[in-house]
Amino acid sequence: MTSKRTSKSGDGSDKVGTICRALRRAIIEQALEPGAKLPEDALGERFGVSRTIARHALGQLAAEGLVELRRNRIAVVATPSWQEARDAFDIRIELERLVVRQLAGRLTKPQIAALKAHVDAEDAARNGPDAVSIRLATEFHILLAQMTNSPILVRYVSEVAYRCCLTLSMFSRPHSSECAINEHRQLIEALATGDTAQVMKLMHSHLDSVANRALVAPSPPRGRDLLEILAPYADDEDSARNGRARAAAE
Amino acid sequence: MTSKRTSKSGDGSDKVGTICRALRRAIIEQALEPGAKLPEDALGERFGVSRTIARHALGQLAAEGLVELRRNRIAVVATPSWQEARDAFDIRIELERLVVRQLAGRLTKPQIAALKAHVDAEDAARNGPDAVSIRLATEFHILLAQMTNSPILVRYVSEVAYRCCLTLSMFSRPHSSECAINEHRQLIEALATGDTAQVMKLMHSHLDSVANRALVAPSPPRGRDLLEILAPYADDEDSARNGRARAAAE
DNA sequence: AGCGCCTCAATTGCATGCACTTTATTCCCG
DNA sequence: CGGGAATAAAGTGCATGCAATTGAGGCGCT
Repeated sequence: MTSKRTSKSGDGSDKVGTICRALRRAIIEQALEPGAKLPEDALGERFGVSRTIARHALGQLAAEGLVELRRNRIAVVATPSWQEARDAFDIRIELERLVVRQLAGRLTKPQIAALKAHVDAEDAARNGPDAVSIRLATEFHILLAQMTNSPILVRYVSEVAYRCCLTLSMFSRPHSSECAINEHRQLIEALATGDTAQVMKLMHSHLDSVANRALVAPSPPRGRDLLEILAPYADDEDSARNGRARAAAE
Repeated sequence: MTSKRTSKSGDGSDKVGTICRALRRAIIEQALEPGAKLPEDALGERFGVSRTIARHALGQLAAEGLVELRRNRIAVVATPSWQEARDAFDIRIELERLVVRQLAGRLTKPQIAALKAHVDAEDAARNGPDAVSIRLATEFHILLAQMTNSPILVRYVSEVAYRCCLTLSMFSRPHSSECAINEHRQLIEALATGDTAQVMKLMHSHLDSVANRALVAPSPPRGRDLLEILAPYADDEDSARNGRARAAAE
């Protein structure tokens, strides 16, 4: 039976998960900009836990690629390069095509209703802060992935979507999201209809247009640090923006 | 207490990574069977570190889906369901199609040589223990992914390949790998030629055949535990092997 | 004998403490 | 007045200790 006794504070005790969620959200809403420092004790104090827990949470986030963890140095919010952003979007396209392929024509009515409700929420937040609409747009895709009932797919889509969100906050300009909302509605429509090929094409072009709208050029519009501005010119050994398949021997 | 203390040069740093690598390898070589218990202190003692580090490593592995981490319970090697195995292979197919799409016609000669050398190693190990040839076959795909120079792609392909490897050890029978070796050679050939469509098709059918060869049926050929044998019949609430897109409301 | 309860060993959850590394500051010298 | 080494401060890396929870075996009851 559910021996749910003596739960001392009803907190649920998923402390690490709580911190991860909070941090993820803060990151994708740009409350924490790429490069922002995340000291363990500051986090611990902020969430009322010890450094051990904060550290563990940072480890998880690092595994997801949202924070960078350099030895003996303060953890920072990840600063993906332009090439990494492109790569993330490429992967995301394939993953989400798989999502809609599995979903096309198989959605129940309550699921469709949930999707429409979400898009309505996106619509309502259109005049709100930019960060919120970006987050909602991302969560639409995650919601879609969850409907596949495939935990693995949910995990990967979530991760890569968060990463794309992060890169959007680095390379994108003020952002216009109405078009995305429309595309979301079209997606739902096609999913309900059940035309697999069509819905996959829609998802592809949707993500492709988001990527192209955002990742305009390798010239960083918002440099926050000298090193980052200089990064594209560094070209230390294997250039990231050209000649992908080169360095072989490890 | 036998091993090196305060060895600052050389290893020194990446204790967690070392444990992760060792565990990963042990898991995919079936030295650790699915469901095997992984107590923190036992791990810590085995690797000469404290529970803190072992715990952190388990956290990482759990994030990769190789171990299951239940609250207040001993961590165990993950025991993916048959449906999860199929899902993993579906994702893997898309990911690796992306890999070869980026690689086709772009490989340098040393890279091709490295790939051929790896397949030769696979060939050499053909008569050795089964676990080793499975590991080598998996590592071939990871090697391929690494040549894309896309860290994200490498991570995802590695993870999903390890997961597939794990499921293979649950659902597959004695295994015959010569055909896979041949398919690897064909893959290299097509990559060198540069016919993108052809190489994508090859990769698709290669992975598909591996999956179909392995994931024969939801009837577990090798039950190692009563609970696992009974698992397919449990059917606790939402069956995993049918009606994918069902439960919607969260 | 079967079934439930109780107690105890095993194990995890988490915080704290200490050593070491990096980073910021200060102070001395050119 | 500027540059660089010494020094202080901040932060991470890791082990250990203690409380809380779980699983198992023993005991009495029916």
